Amino acid sequence: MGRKKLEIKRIENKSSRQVTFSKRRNGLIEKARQLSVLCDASVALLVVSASGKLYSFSSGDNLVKILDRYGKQHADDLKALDHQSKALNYGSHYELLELVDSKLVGSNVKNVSIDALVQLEEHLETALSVTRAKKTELMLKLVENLKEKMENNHHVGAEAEMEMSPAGQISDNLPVTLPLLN
Amino acid sequence: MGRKKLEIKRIENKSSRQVTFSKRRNGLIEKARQLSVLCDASVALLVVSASGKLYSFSSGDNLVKILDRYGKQHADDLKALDHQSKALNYGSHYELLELVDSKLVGSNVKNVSIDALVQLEEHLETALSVTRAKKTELMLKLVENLKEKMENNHHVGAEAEMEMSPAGQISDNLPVTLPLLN
DNA sequence: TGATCTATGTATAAGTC
DNA sequence: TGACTTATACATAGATC
Repeated sequence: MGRKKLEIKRIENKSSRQVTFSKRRNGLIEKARQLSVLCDASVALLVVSASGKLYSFSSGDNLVKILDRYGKQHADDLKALDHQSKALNYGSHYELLELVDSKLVGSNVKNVSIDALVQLEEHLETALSVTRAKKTELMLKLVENLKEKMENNHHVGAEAEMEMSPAGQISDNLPVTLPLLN
Repeated sequence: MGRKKLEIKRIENKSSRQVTFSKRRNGLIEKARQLSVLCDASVALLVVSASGKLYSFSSGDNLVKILDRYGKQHADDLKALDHQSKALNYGSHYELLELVDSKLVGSNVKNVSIDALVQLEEHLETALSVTRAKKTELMLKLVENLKEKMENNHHVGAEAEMEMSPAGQISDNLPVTLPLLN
């Protein structure tokens, strides 16, 4: 797609690499946007340059929703994962740690009893839902916060409402990453 | 890029939409791959079709690493978020919930005291590190497990019938979904 | 870095099987 | 659904400012 055919391998020249990065990154984000619009799909894209700058696009609202949507279609599969994930994410009680420990140490995941974790989950369910709601609320606010900053700092073009983030030197919160943090 | 110019708006015809989705989705994933290789960047891409199938690509390892990498460049920014995230993710104690509550209810994120959350975090630090290690270990194993299932996708037996993404060329990137689970 | 400008290489809309 | 084919529309490498 240029004067010459380009092999797909790391571009050694630093400045060409940077230029290509800018061009292709923008192209990729635009393609992602088009796909989501044309085909009514949810798309989330994260790009981190070698220098550590984060750029992203996400159709609709946020990754949490995208994965929720996915989850609804794969309830059974996700259930096991989710149970374990929840238990491990939110279980800070010593009892939980001990139980998890007894279940997992030296064992293969395939043999871990999901049921045991389901029980743990129930104990944490209430606290979990509250915590989750708070977290979601916080994340959404942080995202809004970032968007404001982006708009103020970068004069985002008015033609497209892409949720992309030339997150460059923004120096406060970086909400986009929150839903992904573990 | 075809016989006719296509407007970027939802394709109404269902089968064209499906065909376009397949083509563009593959194209997008390929572009993402190229970008990561050419420019030595970390890229994570998630696509969920309208019917709920998940397709993904991620350069290197997983999003956690991608964001870690990002995080190293923005330690200060991430610190605040991380504190909050940790506190909210792992805080299941009632005391924590109450404290979080008193700090967040009705408040604007900008005014939330990070310091308060930092204190909470310290209380959970020990349990957290253990939990995290367990979780990571578990996730990695689960990923392997899912990959196997995906690879054996066509002869799924009595066990939970799962309609995973037509893993095709991206089968080794499923893990990207796990770190995102909430 | 960031636009702009071409010449070219690619992606892909339609159509066919 | 794919797998091809073909004609076009797009993306972008390289160069310049």
